[in-house]
Parts: sequence; C-alpha cells; structure tokens
Amino acid sequence: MLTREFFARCVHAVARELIGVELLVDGVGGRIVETEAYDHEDPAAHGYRGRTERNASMFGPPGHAYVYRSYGIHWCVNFVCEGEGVASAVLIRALEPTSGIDEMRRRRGLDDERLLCAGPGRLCQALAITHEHDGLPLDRPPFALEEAREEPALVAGPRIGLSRAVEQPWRYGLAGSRFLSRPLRSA
DNA sequence: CACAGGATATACT
DNA sequence: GTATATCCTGTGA
Repeated sequence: MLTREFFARCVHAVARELIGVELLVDGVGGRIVETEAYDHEDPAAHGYRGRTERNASMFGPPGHAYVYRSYGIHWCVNFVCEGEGVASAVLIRALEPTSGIDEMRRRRGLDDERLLCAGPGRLCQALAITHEHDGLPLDRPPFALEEAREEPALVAGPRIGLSRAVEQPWRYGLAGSRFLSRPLRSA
C-alpha cells in the first residue's frame, strides 16, 4: 500500500514511479500504464492561477485524490503530490484492466478490454470515480494502491490536449503497453 | 477524418 | 453580462 509519504515528493518522480502500480477502487481497476505530471509552476496546471472551488483539493494534503469535470462531460482523477498548499498533482491517464473487468465492461457499455481504461475519462467511468471521490485519501477504502513488483520499462513524451507548456515531456507510460490512451514514442 | 456535447474558468464588454 | 478555451470521448462521415 502506498503511503502519504510516497506522494509528498517531487511530482515528476511520483508520476514515473506510479507506472506499474495497481489502482483499485472498491476492488475494481488495474495497473497504471500512463500518467502526466502537473507541478505548481506549470501554466497548464489547474492550480497555477490560484485556488478555486473546483481545484481546492489540489491545494490540500498529498496522497489525496483531485477529481475534476473535464469538458463538461467526463471525470478525470489526479493524485495530489508534494505538500499542502502546493498545487501539484499527477493525472492518471490509463490503466491495464486486471480486476473486476466484467464490472468495468458493464459500466462502460463496451466489450473491448483495450478501451475500458485507455484515457482519463474512460478509466473514471470504468472505476465509477466521480466528484464524490474528490479529496478522499488514497491509503484507505474505497482506494487501494499496490506497488509494482518489478521495475517497469518507461517511456516519456509530450502531454496531451494542452495549449500551454506543450513541449515538456511530462507524460509517462509503460513501454509497449497496448492500453495507452495514445501511442507514446521515443524517450 | 470532423464535430457535438456542455461544466467550469478566464478574459473580455 | 457574453465569448472563448479546455488535462476528452463517442459517433458518424
């Protein structure tokens, strides 16, 4: 189980080390294969311009969830890092399904295992993550995080869907995974 | 490939 | 107040 201390560090280190970690919500989930880092000095980060009602939990203690609504439709989940009052977080972008796959299929209304969690909005739907999970601690139910058994092979690349700070290679993925939201080439 | 869908935030008038 | 952009996905050309 990952502790609060794991998250109370540089957001880029946490984003890399989360690859291969198993994330379960009420027993449903899989291995994290894709993340993106957003530090407090990043103009693309929600917390960059200060605290608002929506991003309040990004300013809370590390080791907690920050869930926000994206494009008015989808939910996206982040893990808060570094320290309280420092708005940095890791966006969880894709999972390789391992547990509760039939439950995820039912929630997503879709059979294709590759598409169950391949994207931040998709994985929230598959794990039933909503605003009710915003601000919850990650070290107790319904969340469960188990460290990777082996050192995963990492690749890095530019982040997705941004217009600011596009060039920073702060998207991390598991090399060769077919469950990535989009292919990740080079390092 | 294009584009609708529609909450939240910011940048204007 | 209105306009525009956004950490995206499903659908239909």
